[in-house]
Amino acid sequence: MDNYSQPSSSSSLAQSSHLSMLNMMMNSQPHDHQLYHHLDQNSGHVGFIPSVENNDDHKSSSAAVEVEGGGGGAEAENEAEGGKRKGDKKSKKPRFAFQTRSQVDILDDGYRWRKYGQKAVKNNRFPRSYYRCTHQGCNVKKQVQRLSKDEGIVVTTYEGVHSHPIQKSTDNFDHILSQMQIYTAF
DNA sequence: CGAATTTGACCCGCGC
DNA sequence: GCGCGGGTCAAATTCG
Repeated sequence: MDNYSQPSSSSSLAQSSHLSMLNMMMNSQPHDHQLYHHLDQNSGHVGFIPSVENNDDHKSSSAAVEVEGGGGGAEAENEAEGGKRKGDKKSKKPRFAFQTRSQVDILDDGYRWRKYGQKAVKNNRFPRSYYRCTHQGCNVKKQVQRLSKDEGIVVTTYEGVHSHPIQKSTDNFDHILSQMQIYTAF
């Protein structure tokens, strides 16, 4: 049981969480039109400007798309307990899908996630993992899925918005991020 | 010991 | 009305 039974962990390259994040951003070289805003401290809002990938050569592996779901057992945060909301939904959950080229499923963005489910997806040989932010009051969800065609492609879908700062040691990571912004800026 | 992870079962919405 | 699919919760287990 405690064995390393990860079916697709073919490569144990990027084990470092920060490295994974860096890898994700690194994939999108600045020479492209892709512009990334980093987390806003005020609201923790993730502002991403997905530019239509030009499909240059081989580097365009990171893509961000805003997907708006609808129906299909969509559950939302509700302050009312024991009561179902009746067609009155005011809080809209932003959904962001990230396509990242990585060998590992665990793409750490600096937040703490707790896995709460895993389901196999039809048409896909790889299961989908469901994560949730462990922060109290932060109902941000995240799901990770791998493409059956390309096991090297990981699709991470973020649902909701964080309302708290990162608890991870962003000592130099923040620094790197700042520098990276400069690079990305131009 | 506490927290995170795992796995199975249950639930909900939609399609037929 | 029943079946399928996807999503979530909950209990048990393991790791740190």
